[in-house]
Amino acid sequence: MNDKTDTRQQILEAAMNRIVHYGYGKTTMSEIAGDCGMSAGNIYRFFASKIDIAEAMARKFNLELYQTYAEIAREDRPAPERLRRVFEYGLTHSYDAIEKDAKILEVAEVLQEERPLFFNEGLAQERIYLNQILEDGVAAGTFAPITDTTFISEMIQSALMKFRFPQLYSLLTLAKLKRELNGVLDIIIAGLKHGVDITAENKR
Amino acid sequence: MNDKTDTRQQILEAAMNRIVHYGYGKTTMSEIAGDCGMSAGNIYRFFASKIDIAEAMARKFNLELYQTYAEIAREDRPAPERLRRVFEYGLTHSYDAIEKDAKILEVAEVLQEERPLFFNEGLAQERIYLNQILEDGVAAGTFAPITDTTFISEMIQSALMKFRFPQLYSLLTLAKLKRELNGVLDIIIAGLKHGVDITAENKR
DNA sequence: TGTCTGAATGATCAACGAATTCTTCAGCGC
DNA sequence: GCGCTGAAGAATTCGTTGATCATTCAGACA
Repeated sequence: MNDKTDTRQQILEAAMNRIVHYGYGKTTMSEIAGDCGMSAGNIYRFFASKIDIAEAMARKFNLELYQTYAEIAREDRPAPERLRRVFEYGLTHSYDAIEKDAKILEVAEVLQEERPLFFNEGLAQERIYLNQILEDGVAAGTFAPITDTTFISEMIQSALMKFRFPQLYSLLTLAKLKRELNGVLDIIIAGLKHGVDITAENKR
Repeated sequence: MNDKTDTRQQILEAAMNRIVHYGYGKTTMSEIAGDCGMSAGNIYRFFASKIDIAEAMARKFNLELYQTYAEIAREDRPAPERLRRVFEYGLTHSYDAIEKDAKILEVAEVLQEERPLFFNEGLAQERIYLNQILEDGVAAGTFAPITDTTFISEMIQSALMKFRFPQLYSLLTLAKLKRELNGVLDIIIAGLKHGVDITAENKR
């Protein structure tokens, strides 16, 4: 059993090494297999397809993200500050990763194309931490009461969509992005403090 | 003088007819010229290049948009309602256009690729109407005072980025999009009513 | 029996010449 | 001169062909 996960890890690591260096398209299954001293066919006992390796890569990346989100959500700071820190960390983490290895942008693109639902998973996970922060903020009296926390989290994610897709922001510097992110958050946080009247059709 | 603009209009119209039907890539300069009873070379006395025809198409589309924005901005309604109407109209107008002729999505893509700055023009134009509505709202006491109206307009545009690019939203139904748009606007409007504290670095 | 290989298969990609298309411009008719 | 054409040139796309690659699987090995 541990053998299996070990081999899987080994494949994943070999794949990541090649992919961050040469890109997803230029990395072949035979090369990955060669690095692991096995045949290409054997990889398929551990990953159903090449795109699944990319997905595993992204999952590993996200895991780091979620851990930090969890930490930030638990921090002893006002809710608005934690909200800012979550999104600023997410932006910085992705931006730095792309700056370091430009090839991972290709991974993101391939994944968006071939596993569109994968991103929803990440959004749902992120919402868990957002909900937590929002509820804390309401409990502390920093935010006005919220009827539907998940709905508000979704709307916050929607408003910050621009800072999530490297293809949308890759022209801007990180400093500019952060400033813009905080500008949008200024408005959102003001709204949360005051209390949001939800449009009739959106009430649940 | 009027001859010149007439011929230009004729070319533009012929081009639009073909492009909405067959797409930008599948429409050739000779075909457009043929429809106008002229040679391909002659088109270049009216348009510097093929992509300029696409830009002219988009400009015509935007002109309609701006006229309606201007009307909405002038309406005798509360500022929040006008804000909603501007963005809802923009979304609906684009959505309907694409639904009617799917080929215009290609025009948008080519334009985004080859004339990336063109979109900034549109954003700047839209901000004129947003600024107007925001200032009205402040004057009427509906919105709290705003230090930098243009900055707030920019942040609103940033938060509503998702509803601007068909490539981002083309999977969702118009009804869902409108609901989500109004959800984000719920938060933004709440923030504007309450008053937005601008993060230190963003103060001008 | 459980692992793994390596050949077979079909899909995708790259290369490259041919064809099409965009763009320019010398010159023609008015 | 003015407005336009049509041929020439440059750039791009297209279609074909050969190679590479992802994926499968029968069977070898242990």
